[in-house]
Amino acid sequence: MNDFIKITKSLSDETRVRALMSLTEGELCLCQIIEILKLAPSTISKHMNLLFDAGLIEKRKQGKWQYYRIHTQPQPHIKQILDWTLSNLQDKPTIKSDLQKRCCVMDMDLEDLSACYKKQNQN
Amino acid sequence: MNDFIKITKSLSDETRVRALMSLTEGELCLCQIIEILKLAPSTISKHMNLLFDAGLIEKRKQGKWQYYRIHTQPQPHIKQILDWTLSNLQDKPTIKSDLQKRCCVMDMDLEDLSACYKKQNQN
DNA sequence: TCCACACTTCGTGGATTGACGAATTGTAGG
DNA sequence: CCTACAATTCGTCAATCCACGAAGTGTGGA
Repeated sequence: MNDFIKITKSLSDETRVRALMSLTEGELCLCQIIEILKLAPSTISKHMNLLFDAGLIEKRKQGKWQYYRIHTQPQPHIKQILDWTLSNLQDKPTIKSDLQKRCCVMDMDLEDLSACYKKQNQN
Repeated sequence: MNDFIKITKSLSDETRVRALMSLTEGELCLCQIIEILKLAPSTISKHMNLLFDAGLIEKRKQGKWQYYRIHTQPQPHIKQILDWTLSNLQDKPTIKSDLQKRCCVMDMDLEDLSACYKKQNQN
């Protein structure tokens, strides 16, 4: 029951759903998701961990970067809800616009993405 | 997008999910659900309306009684999430116990169920 | 052994949520 | 009409949630 609520709750916030959907075309590291959604690093980090705890996404640490992707071998009930989510949302304007943004972000240097951390490191 | 969030949010509260699952074996009126879940009438009423707004359940007014049932001809994406929810939860202890309670409640007179309104009507 | 930096954790503040009871609505029966 | 009563709406309170920035963690390079 608790697992079920974890899943539905993780999908009941627009920001979290947008973050999840931004992974549909392949993995992204945290700073890339930050750049797409334009929210504070701590905020995105928290959202990603909720999606992870619900079993919807995987993490992979590479050097200083934390990469996220949609779960590649999800349990059957997770696969079902992922499929349902994707088919429901892939045509929504917000999601399409995020995926366009994603393309730009993929072309950017990881260097440039670090701008989102500037404020917190500048003292 | 908003419709999607309405659905996931309506499924992200345990009380609401229990109310929904209590309908899996047929329609119930509000006071019967109140008796199963043991919460205040206003609380249950609010939950049922959220499930209704999300498109998961139907209402039917008969005399003074408001009956609820799982949507009989749901849109495809609603049917999918209903099936997913049911298959995920039907074996959970809380749900099974609620359904047992449901049997008792079905045997009760609607008269006796009005007990839940006593407190609010006794002055 | 520093430092820079990508990320996480923690504490806070404002908004939302879920519970309740009181008051209100609407229907059935006298 | 008036009353009884099933259900809803409203106001309130405590708990939870989402955003943020500040401080802390851990990794890689100088």
